[in-house]
Amino acid sequence: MKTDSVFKRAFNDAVDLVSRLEDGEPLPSENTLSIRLGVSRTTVRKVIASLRASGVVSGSGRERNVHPASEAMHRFPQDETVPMAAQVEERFMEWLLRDNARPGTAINELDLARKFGVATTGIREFLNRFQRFGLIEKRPNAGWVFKGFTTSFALELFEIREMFELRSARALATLPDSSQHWRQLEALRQEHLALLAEIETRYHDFSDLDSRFHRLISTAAPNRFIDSFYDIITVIFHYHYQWNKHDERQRNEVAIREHLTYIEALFSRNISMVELACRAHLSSARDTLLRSTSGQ
Amino acid sequence: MKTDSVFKRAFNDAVDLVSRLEDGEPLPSENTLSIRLGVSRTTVRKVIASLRASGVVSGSGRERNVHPASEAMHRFPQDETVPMAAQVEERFMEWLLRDNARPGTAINELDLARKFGVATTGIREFLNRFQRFGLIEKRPNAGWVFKGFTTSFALELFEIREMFELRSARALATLPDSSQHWRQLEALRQEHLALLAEIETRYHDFSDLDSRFHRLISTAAPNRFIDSFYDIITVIFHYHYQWNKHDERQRNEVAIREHLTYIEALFSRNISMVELACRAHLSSARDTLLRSTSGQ
DNA sequence: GGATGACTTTTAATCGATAAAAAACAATTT
DNA sequence: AAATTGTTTTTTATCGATTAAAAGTCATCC
Repeated sequence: MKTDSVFKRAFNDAVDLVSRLEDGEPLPSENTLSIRLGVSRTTVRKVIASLRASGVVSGSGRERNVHPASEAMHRFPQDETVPMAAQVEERFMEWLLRDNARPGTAINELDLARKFGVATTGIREFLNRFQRFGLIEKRPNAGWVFKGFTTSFALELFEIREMFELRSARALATLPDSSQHWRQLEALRQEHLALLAEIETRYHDFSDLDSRFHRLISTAAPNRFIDSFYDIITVIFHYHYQWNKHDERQRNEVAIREHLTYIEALFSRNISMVELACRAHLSSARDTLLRSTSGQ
Repeated sequence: MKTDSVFKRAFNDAVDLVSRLEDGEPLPSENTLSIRLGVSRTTVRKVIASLRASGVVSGSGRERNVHPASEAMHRFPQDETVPMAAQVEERFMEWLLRDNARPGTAINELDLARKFGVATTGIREFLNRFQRFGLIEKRPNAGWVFKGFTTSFALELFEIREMFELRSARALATLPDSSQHWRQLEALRQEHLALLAEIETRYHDFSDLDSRFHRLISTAAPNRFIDSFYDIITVIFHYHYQWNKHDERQRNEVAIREHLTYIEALFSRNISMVELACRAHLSSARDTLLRSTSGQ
């Protein structure tokens, strides 16, 4: 059966929301909550019912009030709020990167299902979606093979990445001054400077900034296939960062400086400078990734 | 339960194979058949058992003989030899392109399952795989939306296609004379010429030749992400050809001539000529596709 | 006339079961 | 001993059922 992770996440969000209100304030309407929590009214009503059962909300119908001080404001544990499919991804990446990284390893649906405590259909669905990342391959009627987080994987990934990014960066550089992008880019530059100033303590925050920066560039000329490729990059980097902590602070500092040069180049509207800065940054990012790949 | 389409296809192939043998000849070994039919020995044994039940094979163990003349050499109907997953793709594309092409149309798993006579899991699996084609989008907990076979879809597709193809064509043009590719390219040129000579009657054969030609170019510098993008192109074109028969003969003739120019350019090793010919061909292919898209 | 309550209907996420196909193992035969 | 056949075990493809969530209906209330 379906898990109730949607309800639990909505419940936790509702608790957060209520705790920002004063005791006795009226509860927002069901429709309002539905929009704010991003779930249907059906689920909102379930949340309200639970909230009332634990005393956080009193009254009923049009007369509902909030009591945030209540000690009963428990939350559901984090991992009950994430749907099975998302958990599978996490566990699979962990399994792939930590335990079992050999290229050629057979991936067994039944085995994974048992390991992760889910039905085989959940695993199949995940593998089918994950296929596009280029790390696994299907043999009809005979399971999946892990192709390995190899050097050639990283090289192929970065060849495409460079093509796409150069094309987007050029498009950005030719955008009119009136475009919103310039303001957003300036804001990102400030974030980079702020992060650089506190690099010693905040260096983990770079991963997110990095992703937002490159995604901004790609929005200069939207293309669904490029966006979808960025999903791959994002996921690969996300897990790569989690996995390879070596030299993290220093690597990130270097990357921030490269980004700043890249941003300067974009503001200059000088295409060859943009290309230079873009290539320089990507090739250093590639080298970082290459250092943690295995053979071939 | 699993359908036995693998068995049925293998059986039909085995019948074909046997019919090329003389009456009384020994049946090839199980291992040989397993390789030739592309299935496991388990399935081969099942095929042999069936063949024997209908009198096409006599004897047992190491003493098995073949009787191709037998009238009992019936075959399973074509559509029982294709696995459910493949049938779903076919039916879905037909549904998409013929009946129901409006952008924004909601795609309903249950509804499709009923329409196609399969379980919902089969539909889900297909939609998850099909997602990467950029024609549908998932709304978590609320089904899928068809984004439409729109002008912007075709433009975005061709933007990527041009990037990839130019890059591969350049790589091909700089391959050493000793490379196998030149021989394969020459063979393809001959096929083009042969097809052109009989264009009036054989124009449908172009689709396959087209696909093989572009795939050959992409093998000049293999990259899994590009290969995977070619799968998208191939499928889109496959169904587009089936759907839009307008002017087919003439369109294909034009395309063949463009290919021939493109091949000349490649043999000349002159990069700017290659780029010119490549761009010209792709832009004419794009225009063809654009003519059958809907708004936006 | 939008918000609510109390339902009902429809749809998606997830599970577990079953038959087909593959793979592994064992017993022959040449 | 290598190739071939016979037998058993494991794994994939597919189904149908169940619950959560979304969507819809409609009467009622302020």
